[in-house]
Amino acid sequence: MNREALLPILFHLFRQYGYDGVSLSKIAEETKLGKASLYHHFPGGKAEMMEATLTYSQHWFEENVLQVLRSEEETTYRLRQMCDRLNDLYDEGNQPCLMATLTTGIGQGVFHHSVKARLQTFISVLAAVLEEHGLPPQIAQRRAEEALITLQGAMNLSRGLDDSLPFQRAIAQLPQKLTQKTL
Amino acid sequence: MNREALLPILFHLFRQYGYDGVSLSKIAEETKLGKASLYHHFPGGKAEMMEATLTYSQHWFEENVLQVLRSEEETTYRLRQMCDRLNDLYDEGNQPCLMATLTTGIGQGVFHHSVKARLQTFISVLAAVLEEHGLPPQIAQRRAEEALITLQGAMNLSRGLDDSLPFQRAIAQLPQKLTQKTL
DNA sequence: TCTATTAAACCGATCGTTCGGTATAGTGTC
DNA sequence: GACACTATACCGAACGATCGGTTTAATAGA
Repeated sequence: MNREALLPILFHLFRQYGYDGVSLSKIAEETKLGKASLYHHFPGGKAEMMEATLTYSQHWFEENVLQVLRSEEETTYRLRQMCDRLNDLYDEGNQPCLMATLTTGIGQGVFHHSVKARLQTFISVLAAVLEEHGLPPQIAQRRAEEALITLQGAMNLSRGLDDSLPFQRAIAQLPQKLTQKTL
Repeated sequence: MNREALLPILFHLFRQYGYDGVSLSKIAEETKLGKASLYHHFPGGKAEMMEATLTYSQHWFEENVLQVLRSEEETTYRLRQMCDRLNDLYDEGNQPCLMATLTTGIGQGVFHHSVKARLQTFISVLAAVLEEHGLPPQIAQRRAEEALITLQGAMNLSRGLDDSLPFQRAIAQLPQKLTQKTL
């Protein structure tokens, strides 16, 4: 078990329970490692585990979602690809968003800067695609924000209702909803 | 300081930090009461405080939002009223939703039943209004769900961006968005 | 030898909770 | 008015348990 293999487990725990909701005992239990072993891989302790999880999530998002949006493919294809990646990331609505989890509960202020930066990046990259698709800059910006709103909201509702259908419907309609000319 | 006066403070704390995110010390500090005094008003301890907060929130929602939706006014007027109440409840997007907070973090399973029931009630009551407005039952149901998605998502985005504008835009567009014939 | 791993113990802090007791305001009785 | 009684509100102090974090001593494999 190396540091790399621990990251998906940490990611799963932190996105599910938040920073303060995850104890070292829980991590040790989930990774099947002793607490001392965790300190071997993360000498900085829990804070370093969270930091590593944040950059791990960052890289995944960069290499899967953003890279697709910045590719040279057809804009509608890129948007559908994005939805596919997001569908994987959130496990069809069964897994929460790390950014959302970190903005609720106690942590809030600590990770706020990272969360804000990533949201803004996502919005601007998505808006650029919509502009390229032919939408006016202002509309593109609004649509991109609405996409995040729909994704986050659908995740919330699916979790609250314990039914992944709302999320699946939302993500299925998203590409068409983003690119439609009328409103 | 009686039990009734404590509820708004408890509501503010629990919706902000979640059940496990609020400590008795924090409550004592915020209410300016000793921890032992809190047990005088809530012999059942923290669990009873949460329970009381839940019913307090329930009653507020019932008497403000649901009562308006069930009134005899014009449907469009009712919807605008609902948005006004929700705007108050969420303080223009600056305060989180208790139901959303309780479905994230550690608690999750404990309050899941209460959350699910309240979401379903809200959706069905809202859908009834939309039906009365002239929408087909299936469309009305979907629209009601989309309203919750937009509200929850806009709150998430506003908190993540530390900017209440997305929520304010969302709630301002909501009545028109709910009742529009085309999609 | 170097790396990865472990159990076990310990630290100071905080958790929710409980105990014993005080302060105040009202109530009835003489 | 003076007294005893009760109910309510309150709090300092401590409880046992657990927290995140750290250290030690030791084991196993390459």
